[in-house]
Amino acid sequence: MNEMSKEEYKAFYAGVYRHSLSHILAKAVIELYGKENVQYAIGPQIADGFYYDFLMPESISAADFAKIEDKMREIIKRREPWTVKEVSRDEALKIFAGQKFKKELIEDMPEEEKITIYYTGDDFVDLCRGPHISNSQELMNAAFQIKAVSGSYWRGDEHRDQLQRVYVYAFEDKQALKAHLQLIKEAMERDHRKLGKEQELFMLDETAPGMPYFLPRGWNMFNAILSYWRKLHVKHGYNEISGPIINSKQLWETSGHWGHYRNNMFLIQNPEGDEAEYACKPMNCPNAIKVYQSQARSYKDLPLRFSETDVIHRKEKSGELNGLFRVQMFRQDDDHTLLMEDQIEDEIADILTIAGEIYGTFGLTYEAELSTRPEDYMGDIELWNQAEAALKKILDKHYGEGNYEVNEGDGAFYGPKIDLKMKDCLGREWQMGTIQLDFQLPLNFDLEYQAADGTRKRPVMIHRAILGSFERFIGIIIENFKASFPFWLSPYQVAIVPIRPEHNEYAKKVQDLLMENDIRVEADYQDKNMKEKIKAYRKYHDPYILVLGDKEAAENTVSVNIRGGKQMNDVPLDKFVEICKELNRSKSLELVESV
RNA sequence: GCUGAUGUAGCUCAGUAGGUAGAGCGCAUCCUUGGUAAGGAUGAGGUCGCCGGUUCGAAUCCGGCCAUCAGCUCCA
Repeated sequence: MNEMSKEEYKAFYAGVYRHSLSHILAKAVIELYGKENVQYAIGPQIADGFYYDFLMPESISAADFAKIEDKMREIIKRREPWTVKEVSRDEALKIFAGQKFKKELIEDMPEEEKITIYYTGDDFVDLCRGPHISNSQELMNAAFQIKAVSGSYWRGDEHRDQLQRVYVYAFEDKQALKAHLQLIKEAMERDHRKLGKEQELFMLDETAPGMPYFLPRGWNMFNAILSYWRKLHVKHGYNEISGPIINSKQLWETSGHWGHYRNNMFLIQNPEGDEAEYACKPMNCPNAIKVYQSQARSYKDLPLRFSETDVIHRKEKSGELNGLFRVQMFRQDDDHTLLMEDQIEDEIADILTIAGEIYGTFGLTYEAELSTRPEDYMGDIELWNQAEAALKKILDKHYGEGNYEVNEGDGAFYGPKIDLKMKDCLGREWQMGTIQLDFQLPLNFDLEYQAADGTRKRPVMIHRAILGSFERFIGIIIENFKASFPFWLSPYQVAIVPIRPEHNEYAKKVQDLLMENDIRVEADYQDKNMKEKIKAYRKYHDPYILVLGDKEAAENTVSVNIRGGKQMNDVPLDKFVEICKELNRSKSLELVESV
């Protein structure tokens, strides 16, 4: 333990425990369901425990969890010794005869690799690199709980066997497991689908799967984000456009979508014809290109930035939809910039500056990842090398060498890309922003500009989105803020509760003044108990609830209930308006809680 | 698309031998005329996801479809 810090020590043992417990799980499943019925695949550790994949005729359901957990405990209590053995390929194949997944794993191992197998007791053996515990009794204190069982594909390939994957939470002791379950509970309470319904932000209907409706409160928030985004992009020289939602087949054939992306497109058929003539756009790029082509372009015009937030549609496989996180109709905070090769570096640096500012405004931290040339790349390899070198240089400069991940071979077929991943307050990662270089579409559409030397040259295109899509981004911030949004983002920023109907006149005056100052305000003028009105607005997490009665009307003040429980009383009305205006300007993450 | 599960009032859910549905919250009306986290009374809401089958009779059993959820695969 001297060599390792306490954290490292814990992480190491959590790993050993999880790994060892996965063997116990496999042994338990085999004992319960019969060795002849179970093909066991792999059982790696994951962030909060481990899983093991099995192929068996019987399906495991939630009702079986207790039975399996009990069997695992029973096995641990046997205090069986664990032994490791190094075997030859032939011996290994013999030992795992009848286990097709193990056989495949052994056959795929490189010649020179040593094959080690672990025995748990003398009746269960698994192929494994280790390290492991030396006796099951070391697991007596480990805490585990089966989380779920679900389908998975052998080696992630949907054309191969579908296995049953048993997920298990596993930690070094009971406290750690309990803390983790608490975190899961917290994440569930933050679920944007639950909060979106409760807070009346958006809805989904089965007549339009994956195509969210924004409700008045959610649309207010959407528009707040959009105007912030617009203003920032205008400052950085962007030109917003809007194009058709539907284009004819001809456009998609030129862009290559008809050939490569048609399965993800909503096609529209003429009543008379039997073939689709039109399709809803799944991406904005071809329309941006049409706008580029609407004029002869000069090198003096470049870079030309066409930003766009039009609705796009992408058909997804039925099981993939998920609230606002995965939808079939959405709006990207999109842009297509056409530029010369020697402008790429400066342009991307500017995009990273914008990204930093936007994420910072939402209190999100982020990391960049570079994805490089895939095997099935298109275009000139020299251009690829040049582009990748340019992106590396920019990332080195912006974040420091090594402060970003590189995913070799993960780029799009038309160019390398930088992905921006954010972390929310629970430490969960989300991929949102993406910056992609594209050499292919300018070629497909034969784009040109007139260069300084009089020749015609082809521009490069950058596709980029910072929020990713408004829909997914809103889903994330609902969870991140647990629907208690910063003032500038709140669906309604101020709510007004007149105490009695005779206070409605003053309340209306306050409401009008706030609206004139672009503050989103709602008021309840009904003749009912003020407590009920306050309660209703609290449910919506409105940042400030104004309670107005005789005193306030006489003194031209407001009494403020601040979200979270505090109060500010007798605030002069003009002072309160200033506070709100300043919060809208600064986009502060915190509310002002005292005068 | 695949594996497993779910679909009952606006919301959260109950309905366990198949005999045409219940609760809480919300909503409406009335009372309370209010100073800060659920005042009181009364009442209205349901083709039990859709279609078909079995049955004298289906929310309940069977089949198909649709949607949703946990994952796999894919992605902004």
